[in-house]
Amino acid sequence: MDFPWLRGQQSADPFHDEFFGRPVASVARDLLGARLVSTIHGERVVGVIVETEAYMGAADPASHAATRSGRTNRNRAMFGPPGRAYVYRIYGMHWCLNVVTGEDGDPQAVLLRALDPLDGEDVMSERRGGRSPVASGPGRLCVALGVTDELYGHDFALPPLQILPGWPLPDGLVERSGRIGVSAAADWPLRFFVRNCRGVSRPGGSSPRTIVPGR
DNA sequence: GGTCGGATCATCT
DNA sequence: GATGATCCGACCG
Repeated sequence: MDFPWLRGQQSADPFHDEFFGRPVASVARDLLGARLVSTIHGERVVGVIVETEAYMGAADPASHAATRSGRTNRNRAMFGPPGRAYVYRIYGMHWCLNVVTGEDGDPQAVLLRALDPLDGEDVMSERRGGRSPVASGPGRLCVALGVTDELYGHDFALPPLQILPGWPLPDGLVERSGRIGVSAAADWPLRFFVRNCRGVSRPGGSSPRTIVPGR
């Protein structure tokens, strides 16, 4: 098997190299409000990214690429060029989708945690067993989009899974907090989410109501 | 509405 | 052999 994205090639879209080649926290923040378009298995599904987490690379103890473990077969995509997918399985049953960022070789990635559905709600709902199409949580997001490890290393500039960054949301709509579910570096404020928005995880909070502003 | 425990396995030590 | 960037259904109030 050949992995051209491991050889430091440019992505199909130079803008993506520029956008995703930036430091991970900036990318995680600016991905809020961006559209994620999946045409996996011929079903078109679109959502607005409303929650992300940044994982900072070797110096981040919560990262899969922390110095302690370094480069492994699982995390090899993180060490490749930016704008590619890092997909992994967690708890033996859920897929999680990340976008690699930063310079080629620097293992940074943004975990995509939640989407507010924009199109294809019927498909998303069906894939989730008739439940709400709202993709709140990284595992649900992958189910709703049809993402599995088939997409490992995929270039987000290309179908069947594309990220269409827009103008960054105004600061007033963006909140930060510690990352969810991590034990190491739990207080690092690297989770970014849209204020008061449907789909966003609320540890200890009330149920979500509003939809994402500023579409 | 909120909390709790079980499911389930690739990956790394 | 232990661990985990989670989800869901059951149960409680």
